[in-house]
Amino acid sequence: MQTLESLLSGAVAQAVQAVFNKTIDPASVVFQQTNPQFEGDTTLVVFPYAKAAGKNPEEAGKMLGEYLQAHIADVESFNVVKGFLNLVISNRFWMANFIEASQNESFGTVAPTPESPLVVVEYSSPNTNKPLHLGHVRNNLLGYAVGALLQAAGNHVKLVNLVNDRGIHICKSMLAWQKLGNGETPESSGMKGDKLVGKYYVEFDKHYKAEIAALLANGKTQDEAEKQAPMMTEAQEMLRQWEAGNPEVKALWEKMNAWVYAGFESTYKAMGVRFDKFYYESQTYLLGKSIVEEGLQSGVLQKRTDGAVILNLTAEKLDQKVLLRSDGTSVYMTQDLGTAVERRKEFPFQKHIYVVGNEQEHHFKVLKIALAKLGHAWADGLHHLSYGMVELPEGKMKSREGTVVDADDLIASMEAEAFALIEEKGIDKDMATAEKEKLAHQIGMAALKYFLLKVDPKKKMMFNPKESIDLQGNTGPFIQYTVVRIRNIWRKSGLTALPAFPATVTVHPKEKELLKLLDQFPAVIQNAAANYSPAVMAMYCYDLAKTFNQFYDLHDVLHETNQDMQHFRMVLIKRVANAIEMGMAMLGIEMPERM
RNA sequence: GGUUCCGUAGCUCAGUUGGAUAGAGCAGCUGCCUUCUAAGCAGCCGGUCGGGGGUUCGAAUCCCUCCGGAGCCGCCA
Repeated sequence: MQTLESLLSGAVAQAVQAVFNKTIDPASVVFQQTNPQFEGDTTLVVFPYAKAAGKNPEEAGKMLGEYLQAHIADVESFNVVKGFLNLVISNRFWMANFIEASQNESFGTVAPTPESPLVVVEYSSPNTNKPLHLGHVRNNLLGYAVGALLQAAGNHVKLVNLVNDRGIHICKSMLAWQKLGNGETPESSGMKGDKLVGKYYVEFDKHYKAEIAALLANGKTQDEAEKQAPMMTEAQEMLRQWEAGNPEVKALWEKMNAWVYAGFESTYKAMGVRFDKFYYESQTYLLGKSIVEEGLQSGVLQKRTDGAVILNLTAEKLDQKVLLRSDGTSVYMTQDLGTAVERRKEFPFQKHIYVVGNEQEHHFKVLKIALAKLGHAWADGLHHLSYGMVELPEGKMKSREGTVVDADDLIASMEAEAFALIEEKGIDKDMATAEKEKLAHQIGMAALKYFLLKVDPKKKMMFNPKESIDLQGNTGPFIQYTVVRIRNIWRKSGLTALPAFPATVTVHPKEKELLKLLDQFPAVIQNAAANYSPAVMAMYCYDLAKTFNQFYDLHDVLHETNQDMQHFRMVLIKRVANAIEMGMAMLGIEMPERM
């Protein structure tokens, strides 16, 4: 299979040499999409070459076009508009690629070999003191999709989750439950475990605030009140007890964490994400100290006069970073250093992706530099996939103000909306309720996932809870609908295998558009993976679906009387469905049989 | 104070390393179901690409500056 670029870039370099007597690097030759209002399949911008040759662009374009047409059989014709050389590529070229691709069920993906790089993707990484919300949903969907894209692009991928199961925040929930819970359990309350624990986290905050108010009324300063409030001092004491291994505290911690995990598991299942391995901070938070000690020995790190161990990053314009407190205890960074080193021993990765919000950009920048300075060359392969926050019309989600969009609620509302639409469309006549619910889940999740993944991960995005997510237009369900249309045609055709057709079959313009789009699929996978951007794949699938629907409106498949043409179309639409299915699967989105 | 990112149609977003008359969806208005599922297709409406300079044959894209918004710079996580 030959790509358009490989066909042309060398030839352009030759043409420039032959026509203008200038030497250029074939790799520097770039093509762009031809403006739809002109004829052509690809376009060369000739300004740079015209300038070098001292010709006017129009004339230079004509000379290059003539050379290419004479020397490359698949360059059928050309036209020059201003400085743009539009090349028309023969149907033979597109058809040959198409036929080759249609033989291969997994066309576009690259199967990893034993030599392929190993990439670890760490994502989700929730705290165990409250339920998952919309921000976590974006994180989870991104992490899963990026993993799938990297895999499709030919990497070995491990998906891991580092659960933050310890610390003061968990102790807050534990303390509030102990004081106010009256032994309430998920069973007794009928609440999901993570919701129950989250409820006590809120309770803690409520009581803590009340205590602060009381202390302020007694003349304490804000700072004193916050530090002296009994809820806080008791939570801190509980954390000390936890670290000291107090059996009662540990038992409570294990009990409540187990509730949370059961809750998370059901949310993960609904989202369709998975992990190859879970890590828990309770088991990793002490890592890293020895690394800091070594760094001190080797002189990379310094001990400050107050006893704290620091990494001096003033040369990088980043200040200094404390890695061990003056009392010898570790900070978050210490733990992350240790975790990274251990992780690398366990999985000798070429790349390690951290899917974490952009508020931690500074942290990961420092982490990478610190590891490199400590002599770990592999630190170069660490990458912070820094995604933007999901914002509401009134700004950031704030748990204290009750504006947090709960993940389970959101999923349920999407399913309900899809369910209502299924009934409204009346496609549910012969469907059992369970089947309808499954379909509603598929459609609702497609809408939600596509909504969150179609936006460039790096950018912050807006979600308005008052307006439900669309099911029409540039959406997941629209793309699903496209595949369902194709499956429907195939079902009715009665065919089970790809029919044969001659490569010389007539190709209409809309069909050629589809051939060209399908030809891009492998490059889209590579592009999306290289940029860690599911949005690239989402847009491609939309383009393909949109173009198919235009084709569907223009041309009939089942009623086409010319058999060669019908067979070609059957294969064409099969390939369209196949590419969309694969691409959407990389986004974690399923395609239903009917809708 | 230092630093990073963002500002494109009423709303949500695309716009490859600078390239042709800046594109989609939603919302609004028109058409198209006796023909493979209308969650579709076609059309209309909608823009001083935050403002102003500069570089360039060419700028939404690069540089400077101003305005507006967000993040980070902790012996928190």
